Amino acid sequence: MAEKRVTSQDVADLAGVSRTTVSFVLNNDSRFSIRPETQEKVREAALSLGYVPNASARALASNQAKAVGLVMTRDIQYIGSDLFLPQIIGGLLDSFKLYGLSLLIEWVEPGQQLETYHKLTRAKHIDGMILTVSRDDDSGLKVLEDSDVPAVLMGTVPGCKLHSVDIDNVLSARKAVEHLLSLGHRRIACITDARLPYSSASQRLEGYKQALQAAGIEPDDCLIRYGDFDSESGYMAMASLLIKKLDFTATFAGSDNVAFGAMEAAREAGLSIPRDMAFVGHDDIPLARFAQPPLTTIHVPADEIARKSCQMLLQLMNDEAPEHNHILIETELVSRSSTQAAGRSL
Amino acid sequence: MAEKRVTSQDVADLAGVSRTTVSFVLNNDSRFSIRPETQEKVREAALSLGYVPNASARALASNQAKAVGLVMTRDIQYIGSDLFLPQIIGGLLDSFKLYGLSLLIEWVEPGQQLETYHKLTRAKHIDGMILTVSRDDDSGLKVLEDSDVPAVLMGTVPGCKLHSVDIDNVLSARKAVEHLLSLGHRRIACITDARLPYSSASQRLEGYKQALQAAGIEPDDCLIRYGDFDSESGYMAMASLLIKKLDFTATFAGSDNVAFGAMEAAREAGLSIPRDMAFVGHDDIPLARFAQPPLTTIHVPADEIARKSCQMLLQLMNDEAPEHNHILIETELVSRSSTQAAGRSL
DNA sequence: TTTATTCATTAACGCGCGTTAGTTGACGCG
DNA sequence: CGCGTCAACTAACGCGCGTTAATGAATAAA
Repeated sequence: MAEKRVTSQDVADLAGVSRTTVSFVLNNDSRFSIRPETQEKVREAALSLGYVPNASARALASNQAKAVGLVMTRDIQYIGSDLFLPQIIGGLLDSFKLYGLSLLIEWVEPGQQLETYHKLTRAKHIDGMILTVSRDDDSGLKVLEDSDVPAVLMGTVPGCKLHSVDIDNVLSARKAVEHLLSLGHRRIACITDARLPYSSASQRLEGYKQALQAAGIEPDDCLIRYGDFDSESGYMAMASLLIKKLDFTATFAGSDNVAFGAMEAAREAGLSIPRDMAFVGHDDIPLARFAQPPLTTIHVPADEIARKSCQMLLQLMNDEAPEHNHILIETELVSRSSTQAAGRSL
Repeated sequence: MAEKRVTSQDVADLAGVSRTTVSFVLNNDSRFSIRPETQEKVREAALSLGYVPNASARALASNQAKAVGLVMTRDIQYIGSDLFLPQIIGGLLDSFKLYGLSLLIEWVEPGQQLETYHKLTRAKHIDGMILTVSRDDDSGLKVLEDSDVPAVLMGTVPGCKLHSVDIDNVLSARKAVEHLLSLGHRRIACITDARLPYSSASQRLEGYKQALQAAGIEPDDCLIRYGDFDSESGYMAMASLLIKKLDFTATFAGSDNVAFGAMEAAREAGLSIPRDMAFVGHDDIPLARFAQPPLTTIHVPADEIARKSCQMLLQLMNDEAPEHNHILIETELVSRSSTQAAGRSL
């Protein structure tokens, strides 16, 4: 029950040395050479007392919090449907463990960007941050560019100078749509993975249009719908497409989440997938393989994104210059039955 | 670019008062009366300097970190498939915002429980913790019971005295299986949502057995498989059941995640759902409604669990005694088409 | 023997803040 | 005028640690 707090002074007393020596030993400070037997004494004392350094005191004295913030900007009601979040967190935790870093989850209230970013950079409880910012209109990124807190953007914001890791959304979407084109589809609908201020949505939409134009097809605005972060939005969008009798044979959904909803709407309308309507998603969430039919989609390696972001951030935190300012991760089409009865790869 | 750090002394100087006064004003300390015009001066100075208190210094001086840890114990490769995590995080962030609390994600390496818990309670960088511990054999919980750091267990560990919030897993599973029984199924298989050391798995399995026994059916071990946290395990388990020609007509999957995999295996075997094989899942993840056919499942209100856990933790952190030591949240069967062609509720 | 050099260790300061125990001046009361 | 009372504010300490400059002891060089 609540034993007295143990400080480094206690360890020093027990080991019969000064507090300074304790600090040098426990931090493995190689600039000072401590005799091995002294080190042993100190370590033993620390262990027997169950000494754990006070994180706040250490942060204050060393001016390093040993913590990184994962900054979320998505509206809070959509955080729950962010199927990438666990993968990102898992990847970050895995990487941080090696460096003894803690992971803070920070949430930026919409409309409070300036203030929140300012606080994050000044409160000094994080040494660096990974941003899942994704809105083109995020007004606060400038604050971060001007601050000296290392930051890596997990995504893309046009004109933003921060270091970043992302996939090439335009290219990914093109791949998805080109797959449909290669199967002979000409009238292809698109449901975005979010509303437009979110850059992934506008970029994937752009890729969709580029693929069509490259095939000599003029994009038809009637075949475009704007989804959101959840499956419901995909369901609604598909329903609204179907009711118009637009005579299309395939749909590109900007996210698997949206695709799940859209496919359900199609099935309820009595359509057979992929015979009457082919579907391509995006992201390759773990459940995509278990959709009915299994969903053709673009594989996004979330773990790699997390790892690279982390690596980049660590470099910045060590004042090393990363090789590249912006890293693009390769994505890959995974062909399953939602586009062709036989689920073989291209 | 990296303006000089602003401290409360700077604010004091600009406002022409002492640092103490600044502290009183900015912390709204009502024990001391500061003249309104002085308060105004201080606030103005703080604002114009963009002053943000240093979190570490504040934590050190006040002995409060203003942070809560969400402690994960799941193997790291399964964190990515934890579909509840985003909902939990969203719920916590929502609650914490009001109190100015930060959220730390802590990961406990398997086999390191004692050491990690000890560190967590002693490093003082969190004032309280929410544990997603779920293994019956977690050896470190005792450390937490003996510590004076408030902790709430999100789940159930038999014999653990910590405060907790959970669903009644046994009852939930009973509800699921009783639903199948009420539809006339007698031979019902069970695939657990995890391996047995995880308490939710053993408890749901127990509920499955109880439901059968209450209906006068002796559980048949041949019809039981042990799944894991991902859909693949459900797929494998179902495949292994089907290959044995066990002559069963329904399956209770311990999680929707597992159910998705199991349903895919059934479909690949040429079975029609629900005609040849009915399925009930558990959890009601957002995608359950969009499975094919839409999945009958037990709705688990993740947001409510998060909210209640948070509320309980805040009470403990304020030295208030929560009304109950263990809270059980109600779950509810959501009847969809995977158990009956017409998806009406019972 | 004296002087430089290294090794092992420590005293003491400061990080930025919360907080306690004061100090100061104004006011009322007998 | 003397004495408390109270509002308004401040000086100074300590939280636990990292770190610099200094100290003493031991060894090598002169």
